[in-house]
Formats: sequence, C-alpha cells, structure tokens
Amino acid sequence: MQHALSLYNTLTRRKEAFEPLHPPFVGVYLCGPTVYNDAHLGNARGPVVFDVLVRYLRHLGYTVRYVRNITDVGHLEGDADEGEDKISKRARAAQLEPMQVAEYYANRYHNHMEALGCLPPDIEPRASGHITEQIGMIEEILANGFAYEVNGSVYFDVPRYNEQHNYGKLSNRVTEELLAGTRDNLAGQDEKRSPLDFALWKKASEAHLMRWPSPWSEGFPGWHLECSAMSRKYLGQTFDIHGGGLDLMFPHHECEIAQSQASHSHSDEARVWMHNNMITVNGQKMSKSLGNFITFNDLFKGGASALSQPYSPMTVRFFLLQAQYRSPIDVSDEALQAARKGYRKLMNGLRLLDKLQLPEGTERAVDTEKADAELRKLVADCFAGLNDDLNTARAIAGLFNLLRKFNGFGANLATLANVSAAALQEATQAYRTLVTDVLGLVDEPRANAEDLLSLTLTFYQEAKATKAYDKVDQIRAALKEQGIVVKDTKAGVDWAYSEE
RNA sequence: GGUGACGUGACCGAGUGGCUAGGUAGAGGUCUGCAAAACCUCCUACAGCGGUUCGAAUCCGCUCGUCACCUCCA
Repeated sequence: MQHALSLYNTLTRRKEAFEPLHPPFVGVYLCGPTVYNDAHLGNARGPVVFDVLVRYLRHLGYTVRYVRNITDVGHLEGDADEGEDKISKRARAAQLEPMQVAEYYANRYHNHMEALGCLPPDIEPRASGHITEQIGMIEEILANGFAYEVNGSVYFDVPRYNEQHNYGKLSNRVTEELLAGTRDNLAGQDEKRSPLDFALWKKASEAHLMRWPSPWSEGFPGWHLECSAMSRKYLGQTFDIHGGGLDLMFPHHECEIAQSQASHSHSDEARVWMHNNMITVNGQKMSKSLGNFITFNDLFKGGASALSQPYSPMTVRFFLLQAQYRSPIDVSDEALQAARKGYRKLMNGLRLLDKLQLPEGTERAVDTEKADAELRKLVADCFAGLNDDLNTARAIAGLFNLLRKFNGFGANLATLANVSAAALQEATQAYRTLVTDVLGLVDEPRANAEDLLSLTLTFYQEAKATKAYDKVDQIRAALKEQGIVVKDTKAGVDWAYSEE
C-alpha cells in the first residue's frame, strides 16, 4: 500500500508512519457514547474525526473494521459507594426500564451522527451485551494476580501491576505522584488497597437496577472494562488504532491498557493511541458537568444560549474539520458563520466540476506541462495535509486553492485549453473524492421544494391572467414531469401529486 | 499541589529555523440592466522580555495570560 500517512501516537508522543499489523486490514476502535442523556456538540468531534480517518484509510485501500461501542452500563455517577450507574439513576427518575432509556438515547445519537455525515461503525457493541466477556477478562486478571476480591467486588491492583508493568505510560504519569494528588476524602475507597486501584466488578446495592450474576456477586462491570473486553473480542488482543477524547486518556485509556496487559500480558491493546482535543466555549471545555454544552437539537434547530441562530449539520462538520484534531477548537457564532460560508463555497465548487468542459472548437494548447504541474501540485498539497496526522485544516486549505483554479476556469472556459484533459480530470476527481468521500461533506439541499412550487404557480397565474396559454401549458407540462398536477379551482390555483 | 498543552492579523485557524496556508470579515477593481457569485489586488500577524543563530512565529530561558487532566465526561 503506497501512502505516506503518519499519525500522532500518544503512546510514543510523536508522529509515526502508519503501518497496519495485518495489511490490508485495519482495526479501529473508538470510545463511544454513554447513552443516558442527549449527546452534545462536544461529543461530536471524536466521531467526526475518526469518521474521516476511517474514510481516508478506506480511500487508501485498506479494509477497515471500525468498532465504536455504546456504553449502556457501568459508568458510575457520583460517589462510588452509591453503587448506582448513570443509566439506572436516570431510569428510576423517569420510571422507565433502564434499557428503554438506553435505547431512546442511542437512537437519537444515531440520528445525530447520521446527520453529521458519520458512517455507522461496522460493529457497535453494547457493554450490556458483553457481560460474559467482561467477566472472563476479570477472571484472567485475577488468575494473573493483578486483581483482588473484596465483599463481592473486584479491584484492579495498580501497585502490583506497576511492579511489572508501567501504569501511566500512556498519560505520562507516575504512580507516586498520582498517590500524592489523591484526595483521600473520596468515599468508597475503603475496600481498595490503594486509592489508585479501580473497580473491575462492583457488587450491586439493593437499589441498583442493572445487575448481572458473576462468580463474585450480583453486580455490574467496572467503568473501564467494557472497552478492553469488546475491542479484544472484535479486533483482537492487539489492534491498530484506538481513539477517543483527550479527557479519556487518563484514567480510562490508561486502565484499558493495564487491563489488557494484565489479562494477556503482552499488549498495549492498540499500537496507535489517538486523542482528539476538546471543543471549548469561551475558552472553556464544553462538558456536561460545566453545563455549557450545546445540544444537537439546539445547534441544528436553534435555541442554544451561546449561539444566535441554528447551524446545519454539515456546517458543523466542516467547522470541526477546519481545525486539526489535536488542537482545541472554540465555538462561537462568528466562527460558525465563517464555517457556513466556507462550506457552501466548497459545495458550489462541487456543482461546478461537471461544467468544466473545453468549449467545442477550442484548440488545446500545445504545451500544458506547466499548468498541469501546477494543478497536480495543488492536489498533492491536499493529500499531504491528510497524510500529516490527518491535518484536515491543511487539506481544506488545499481544496480552496484548487477551487480558486476551478472557479477561474469556470469564469472563462476557453482557458481550459491551457491544461491537459488528463490533468483536469485528475484534479476534479480528486476534489470530488476528497470533499465527498474522505471529508464526508455533502450538499445539503437548502431550497424548499414547496416554496419553489408556489413560486412557479405564481408565474402560472400571471401567464393565465395575460392569456399566454403557451406559457401556461409549458409550466403545466414541466410540473407534470415532476409528478405534480396543477389544479385550477374556484378558490384559486392549487397543486397535488399526480395519481398516475 | 502534580502533569501536560497553548497564546498567530478584526474573527476562526494551518504552519515548528529562511520560501511567510486557508476560510470569514474589510478596502479597491474586473464582470454585470441591478445584484449575487466568481476572479484580480490590498490589509502581512505570530503574548512580553532576553538569548542561541548569518537568519526565529518556529529553538532555549524567564515573565505574563489561558486551558486541560489528576473525579463522570468526547
């Protein structure tokens, strides 16, 4: 596979040439949503960025298996000793089955992701459907001596693990410092031997709704376990790329690595760990706890306090891709409005491509070499951007440079004579492929069909009033081709779908 | 307190030693019945102060400021 894609690996803290373990196959795992609440804009960056990564890998010819989980169990809320996970807490308040809540929000999540142009993952495993695998993994970790059971709960023994492995290698932390920074006032620590230890299995309290039998107690799996268990099941003990938000690096991903190492002893789970940066509002991270989040509904339909107007999903996608994924990105009206214009400009370019035809009878220039090279350089710049750690900002900048060329040709088609047909074809093809297939930006129809129709009927009425019956017939025929019949009623002109 | 980032023109955002992206906004022009779009031109910035270097936005030091993680979070 000929390409020059390099990716920044959090594990090694540098960009590395991407080489899959088993070409042409590539395994990608992304930490997915917790479905106890509506997702917000901040939750969109990972899915969008990794969607582009997967699309680009496929463009390069790889066969990608993209796994993105749904967390419908396990992430604790509030004090650990409450033993109540987020799903069941929300469920009781709403008097619903926990799974009903999970299903409801999972569906909404899917709709939003689809609107944002994210391809569905190849496998979307749910934590609740993989309790067996998680229990199996705990048993392995126990057998290897890196976990212990207390009162029906099982904890991962971080200090013990750290004797043989390096807990903190991903997030660059050392256990001593972590210990120093631990707040011992945290509740629910009494069962743990060390404050650094984390739960693999928690015994459920009386009130806890979501519970499964296990060798240790009726309970539920720990927060970090599902990703280790499910990525292993579907991608293997070691796979190519694991992604997630920067805020998951510690402790979540660190614990994942520890669990994987402790269960089968020889793998960092994934070879490349990628972390996307956060979305900020007024310089502060958008988060549920801070309450400064913008929900997709508010974003797409209007109503977010931080924004004066709604923005379409594709505008948002473009906005996210205009920054490199490792940079923080700040949301504001101004930024989104600029993004909207840029996005539309790119789309108008898409519509121009087919019109770039050398007018008949125009002689092609003899020497197109220089112009061809220029065009090819612009295309190469776009790919160079993507190859450089998925720098979509650079790729988009390159596309705009290419577009300026196209627009120049479009303004005077005769100038197409200066480039060869082959070079033009390559360039337009690249533009289309990059925009649509790789960046996943598609044209959002903005014109309202009914409004256009009523406009047409206005002309129809005007034509009738002036007895321009040839025009009247023309309009009626044209609408009929669209499956629409004009109805002249006493009350006025109306329309209906043809029943033919 | 520990760890890690970052500070680029009106706004957003690339760039990590010389070639000084891109989008939006603004100014002028071409085109045009008017307009829009498009194209051309202009506005040329790197928090501050030192240092290294022939040369620094880019490397080093200090100062100031902002943020993230260390607790559920993408």
